[in-house]
Amino acid sequence: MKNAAPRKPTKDDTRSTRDGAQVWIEGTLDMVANNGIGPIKVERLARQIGVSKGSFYWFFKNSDELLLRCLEHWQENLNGAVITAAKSSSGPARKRLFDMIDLVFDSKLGRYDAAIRTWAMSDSKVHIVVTTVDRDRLDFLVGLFEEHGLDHDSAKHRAHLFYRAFVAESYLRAYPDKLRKGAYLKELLDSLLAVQPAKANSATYRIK
Amino acid sequence: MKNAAPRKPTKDDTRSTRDGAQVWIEGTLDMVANNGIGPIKVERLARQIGVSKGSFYWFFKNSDELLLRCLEHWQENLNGAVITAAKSSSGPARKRLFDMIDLVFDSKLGRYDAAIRTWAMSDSKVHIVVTTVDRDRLDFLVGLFEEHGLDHDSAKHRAHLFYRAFVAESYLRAYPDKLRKGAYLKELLDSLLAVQPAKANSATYRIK
DNA sequence: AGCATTCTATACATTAGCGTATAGAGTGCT
DNA sequence: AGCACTCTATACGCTAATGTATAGAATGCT
Repeated sequence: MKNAAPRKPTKDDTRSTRDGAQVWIEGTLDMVANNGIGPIKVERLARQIGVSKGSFYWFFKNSDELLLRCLEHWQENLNGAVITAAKSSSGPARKRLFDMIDLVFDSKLGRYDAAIRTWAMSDSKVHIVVTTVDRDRLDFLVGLFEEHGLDHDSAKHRAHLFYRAFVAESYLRAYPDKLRKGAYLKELLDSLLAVQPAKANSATYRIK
Repeated sequence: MKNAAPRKPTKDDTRSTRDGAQVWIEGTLDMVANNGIGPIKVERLARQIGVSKGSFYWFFKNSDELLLRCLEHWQENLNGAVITAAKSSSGPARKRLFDMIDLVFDSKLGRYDAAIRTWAMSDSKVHIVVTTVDRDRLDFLVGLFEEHGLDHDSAKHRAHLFYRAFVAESYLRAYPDKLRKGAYLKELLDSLLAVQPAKANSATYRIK
């Protein structure tokens, strides 16, 4: 009775596969990346996307539902895509980490991150999802650091430190020479990967 | 003709010196710390503060002006206070850094930071101020790291790394064992201060 | 006391935004 | 063709919020 069969694409349909809800979700994330969660209003979005409000209330109960769908999309498709790509890539751990940084900075993922973290500060449902995503990413990073040759504890501490630097990247633009996106993170990464804890003063980077 | 003489306190005046505008600014920052910039609405605030809307439009042209005044207050009084306190404190650099962390976590400064950084993402005026504040803080941190005995380059890179970890602190709660506020930062700080670059493998922490 | 100044409270007009109702266009099916 | 289903556009009522106007309380000055 509801959502039985999606519309078949017709001649004027250039972006065929994306159904209506997806257009709203991507349009919203687009706006979110530029303006944050705050000014997300149904009518405003409708104007921006170029479709009417009636469409919105067909797909979503209200704007809360839209935002939750955006959150899912961010978690499953955008964030998931990066980890999937990194997992399926080959080569040494260092190269895969570098590729991952490129991927994140080429996509809009970082900008979404910032907006969603902001949103998480006032909504515990979102907070839980963000925490999960952070954990997934950290686990993955720790794995790569270990694969590079670090023992578990070192890998964990360094991944943690690296991830914090990454998170701060979205918010800090104090040094604009970082226009070359991710350059600082790459340098940091090399520094974190370079130091082998088996050496003499192994306390180095033992942050815990 | 305008703002000539402030009202003298009377018997029912418990919080004497703060004038009306200041009440609004502090009330707003209070709300900002809990709910972010988004839901700041004049009438909502009036209810919260317990004063009427008419008062608001006496002191401020509109809510934009209120927010800008809050930004100034944050920059000059709150942020400035921490730096001033740290500058005027005595003892070795390490102790002063630790005291500073305590101060930041005891005050609401960190929470304001997060809200204002969010705001900065959609307003270039705010962005400029935040950038300035970041620069001031970094300069100050670099100074303390140098005072601790690090050469300028090392101090700069470590301060930068530390500051990123600090900024991320507001957004990352992936590991909830950090309830003891600032604990991670203190450990990190010790690790960053401990390693002397004059030693053999001086490449350590040479992030640049 | 009388007047000016500072600030507060309230009433009002206006607009933005939410959610609903409904008409109807486009498509698939038989 | 006729019907069902999916989706869009528009009109409507309602609430919340903005900003203005204005009356008036509290205080300072002379």
